[in-house]
Amino acid sequence: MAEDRVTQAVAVARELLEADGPDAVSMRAIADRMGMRAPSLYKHVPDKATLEVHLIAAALAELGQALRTDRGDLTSLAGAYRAWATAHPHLYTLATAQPLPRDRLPEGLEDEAAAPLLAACGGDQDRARAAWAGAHGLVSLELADRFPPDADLDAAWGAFVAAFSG
Amino acid sequence: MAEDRVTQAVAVARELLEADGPDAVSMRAIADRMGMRAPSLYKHVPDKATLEVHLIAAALAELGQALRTDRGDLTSLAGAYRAWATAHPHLYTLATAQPLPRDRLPEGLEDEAAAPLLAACGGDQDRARAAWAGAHGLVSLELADRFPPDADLDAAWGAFVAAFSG
DNA sequence: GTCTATACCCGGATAGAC
DNA sequence: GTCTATCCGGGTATAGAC
Repeated sequence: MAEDRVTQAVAVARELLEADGPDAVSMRAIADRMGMRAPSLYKHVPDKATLEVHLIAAALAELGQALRTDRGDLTSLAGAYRAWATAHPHLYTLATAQPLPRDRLPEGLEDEAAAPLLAACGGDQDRARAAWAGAHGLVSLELADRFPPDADLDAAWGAFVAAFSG
Repeated sequence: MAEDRVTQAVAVARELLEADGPDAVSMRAIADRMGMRAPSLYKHVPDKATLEVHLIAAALAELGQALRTDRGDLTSLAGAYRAWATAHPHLYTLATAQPLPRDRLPEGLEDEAAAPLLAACGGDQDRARAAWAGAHGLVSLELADRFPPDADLDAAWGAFVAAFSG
């Protein structure tokens, strides 16, 4: 089908992103790995933004799936969130450090990713957003290597979960 | 003194950063605003990284100052944190989205910025880091315009403070 | 559907004249 | 201490031949 090459381009873009970060994801590099020159890639993919939308959608879907797989309590949700994010740091950052392209994302994807945490918060949206922000803050500071060198991240996560459990 | 031009370059870099974001901060643009060409700027400043270190130091100092000015309880600290960050979004992001250049920062600066929150957490480092992460998560998601359009951020901050107060 | 060539940007930083 | 000229690199994307 016509989308085969798009799928392949997204897969290659993801490999580059996960391996070497956002600066490594260029249309030239993607094309190279597909065995063609950059201009040829434009016969299959309209632009780079389209590839990023696909990557963001994949990130949301996989993170949501990871959260739906576990027990559903805040402790295990926090663990699943941190585990997925640290396993896919650049993908996580891509999906959280900029506005979502909501009009180009599959309908309901954002809500599905948020559902497990919302459920764990008894349907309280504000509390769920605060808890999400807490997990996101911990993850993003960890990914950015921004905590002091001596910080005990496991203990910080424990304190976070304790605050939202009490 | 010899540092005058460095100070001026830092000030100009900050103006550019705060006005138009990180992509607007180039050695060419800084030099232009100082009435010279980029190569001349290198007679006063060794490289761009040096300017960024100064900006990060300024951000930490000012944010710390903002936190030291208020009542010291978690509610007012959260308000001060959010207020400073949203007033200086690009500076805040510069100072939090990458590892700190600790070896080039004034001694004690990081600890001074963290002190008010640590005090509000009764000296519990892990709890203080979790609380910091919560505030950072809320701020960074707000600055990135990453919350759903209908999200009530004030309420989310309220839920965050409530979780860490209870 | 691929290619080469190119257009158009941008960046940090250096050499060497004055 | 300023300049011009330049080096190096990068990027997205298009035109037009084949």
